[in-house]
Amino acid sequence: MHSNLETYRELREAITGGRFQPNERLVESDLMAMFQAGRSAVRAALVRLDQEGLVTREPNRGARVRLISGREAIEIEQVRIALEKMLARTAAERVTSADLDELMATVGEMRRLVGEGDPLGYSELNARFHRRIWAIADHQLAAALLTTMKSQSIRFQYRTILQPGRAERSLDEHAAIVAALAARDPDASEAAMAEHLSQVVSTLERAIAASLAQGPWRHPSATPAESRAR
Amino acid sequence: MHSNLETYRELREAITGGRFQPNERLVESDLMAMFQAGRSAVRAALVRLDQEGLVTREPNRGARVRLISGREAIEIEQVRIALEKMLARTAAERVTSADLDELMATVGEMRRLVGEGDPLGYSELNARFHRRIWAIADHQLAAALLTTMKSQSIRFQYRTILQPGRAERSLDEHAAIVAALAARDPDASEAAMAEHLSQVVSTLERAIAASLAQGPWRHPSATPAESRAR
DNA sequence: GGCACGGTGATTGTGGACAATCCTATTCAC
DNA sequence: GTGAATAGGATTGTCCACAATCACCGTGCC
Repeated sequence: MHSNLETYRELREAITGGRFQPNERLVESDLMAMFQAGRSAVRAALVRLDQEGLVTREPNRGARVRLISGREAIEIEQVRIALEKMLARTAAERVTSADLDELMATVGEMRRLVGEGDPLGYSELNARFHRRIWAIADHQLAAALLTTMKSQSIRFQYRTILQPGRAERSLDEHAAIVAALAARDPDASEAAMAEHLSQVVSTLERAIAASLAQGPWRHPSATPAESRAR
Repeated sequence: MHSNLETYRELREAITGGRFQPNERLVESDLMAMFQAGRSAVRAALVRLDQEGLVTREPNRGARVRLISGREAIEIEQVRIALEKMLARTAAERVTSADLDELMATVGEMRRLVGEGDPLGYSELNARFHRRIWAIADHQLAAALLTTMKSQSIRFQYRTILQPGRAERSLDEHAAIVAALAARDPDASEAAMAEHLSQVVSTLERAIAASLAQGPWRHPSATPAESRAR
């Protein structure tokens, strides 16, 4: 039998990992069986995830995996940019030479993966690069906010796919960030980070506009046809 | 008998309103009596407030009003600045003349209250001024984050008290923000907001340093001497 | 055929009882 | 007198049963 915290973690992992469809119903009894947990634990986990924004709960109508709208996705990205700019500035004041070595090594590895054409590995290294900067800035609140926001947008349809030719520019931008950090220049670091992230939101906006143009959102297993799913 | 959501709201209001001391224990049975609610409702409210950061819950040891450390207070203020800069930028692109009229009216009223020496009313108008800018930027996520962060820091000892002579400068800074918005200049608006908020964090840092210098934190009704408090 | 109405099953909300855990204070040995 | 071991009380964690609510579906009326 799993305990309270474990149930929360596992359910959260299941949602962020894509094991539930967006908007899918989360019936308490099903979750009890799925995670070998009591109803108290399941309910507590749902309440927490509701507050966290990963599920929505309507009174007497149960919980669903939260569906993120295009607008919300953009807002998340904008907040992310604001926080990462701040962290880049702070990191410039605190970065050590060991940090710089590690960042440069990561960028080098990214360059290698681009050459091999490994978009998945590149995405992972990109995440590691940014997390490293969070760690340098040593800002618990911002790191927590960024983590929860990332977990919200990760199961968003619009994955930031690298456009053809973007990989090289992305590499240069990362290198520019490292250079600004190496110079211990807060303004330059913030600017380099802003420059790097600005295009992310623009491609996101394009993707959303394109997707909205071809009709409202349809998710694979959305509201209808879920009574037979049981 | 109160329902689930009401209990959450009332408990939240009680905490942010200062009806509990920081670090005070929140015993479920007491809360049941206090809010005329069932244990389920109380527990759900505590879980939500835990996730929200207003209370801490240790397994088998119950919940307490969360005590915010000096570091956390500074981090909250830094994130607030990052978000408000972003919102000022966005607001500059969307502000209407009606918005500008209202902002100028608010600043005028602030000027009047400064003349009368009404720090409480000034603080309220200051909050209204910033909330108005949030509304202009129309950014739901940032507004939600700022609201929860404000509710955390509002019950913080270090209230940002206006130093003698600060009031006039603060007024000028508000006026500068309005002017930048009126010019529809995103860069100037963000800079004016940053200038306005930068001194808040510096006074906060001074207050924390001074308070840390005279020994570790003592709160009126902290950990000891609470068994007799029942 | 369409719409209002009521029954039925599924699911959530709530309260109570019991088990598990922790803190406190007393007791006992040294 | 000091320390450890222990018993007691208080509080939280969990399970279970029942009430409340809602969605679905069939029926009957127009």
